[in-house]
Amino acid sequence: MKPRNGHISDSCRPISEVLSLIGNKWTSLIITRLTEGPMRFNVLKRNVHGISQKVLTASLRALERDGFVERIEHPTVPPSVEYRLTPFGRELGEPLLALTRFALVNGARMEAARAAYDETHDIPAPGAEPRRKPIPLRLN
Amino acid sequence: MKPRNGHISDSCRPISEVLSLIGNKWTSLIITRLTEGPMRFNVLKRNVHGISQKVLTASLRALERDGFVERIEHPTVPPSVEYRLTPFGRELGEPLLALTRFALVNGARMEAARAAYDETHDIPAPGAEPRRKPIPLRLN
DNA sequence: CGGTTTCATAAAGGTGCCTTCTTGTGCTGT
DNA sequence: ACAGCACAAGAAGGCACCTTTATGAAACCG
Repeated sequence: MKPRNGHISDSCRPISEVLSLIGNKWTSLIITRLTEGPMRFNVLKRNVHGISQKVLTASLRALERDGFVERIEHPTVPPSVEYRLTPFGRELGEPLLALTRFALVNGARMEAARAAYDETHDIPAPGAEPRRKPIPLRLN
Repeated sequence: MKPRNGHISDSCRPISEVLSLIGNKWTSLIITRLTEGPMRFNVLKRNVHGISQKVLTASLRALERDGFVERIEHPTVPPSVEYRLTPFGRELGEPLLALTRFALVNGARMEAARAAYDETHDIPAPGAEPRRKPIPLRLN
């Protein structure tokens, strides 16, 4: 679950790390679920619809490694593993919530913008919008 | 630049769209730069270190399509194209900033957590941590 | 004995993002 | 005539991520 940050400069490496983390298809969904309280593996799996077992395991491991999630393995049998947000994880949940709220509120606006764009830039026309006649003006 | 959201339920589709958007390797870096003011294509390219021309073009198009960025083509020669955040884009920049601030403040904490994790879960040892002896207890 | 439960891991395959390299446009300055 | 500039778009290839399917451990139950 390493972010693809090959060329990112050192100063903003943590930024792009967090950004790819929450940009992952599933990570923020997991965090959001765990915001509601601790959960066992299979409960989480049922609540995060469509996630594969392998990816859920890997995502949780990554979150645990970064200190956002705590893994509590009850030595029963069959095994029972509980996952919960750490205080650090709850801190991350806060700006994440701000973003999801934005998405929820503005989803329609985004869709409208897309529709408008697709209409003006007639969608898959190969002869795309010939350039307006340039006026000869050297800039700079 | 379509997000990979195959199995996401309708209710949270805009959420995962926004999330993949800002989780893209470059998108939020671009937005952050544009927060500082309008910029021409090549200036942007120089400021977002390491981005390839192709991806910068594609990212800007996606942002324009979603209504976050405005593209202003001055009909000079050689062409001069200016990109700027729309008001909608500036709105998005706000929760994004909250997240980057979090990353900046807590980057060290994350790194420390990782180091601690790697030390306890001896890193790439194949014989990984044998399970504690389970106590026979049927749960529920 | 054989099937079930809970969690973890592995192999195989697909898909999309990203990178480098290359080509194109239309007027510029030399 | 020719190279250069500012921007765009294409092909080829790599790699990360994700999905499905299958396997394993270890004790339980019928």
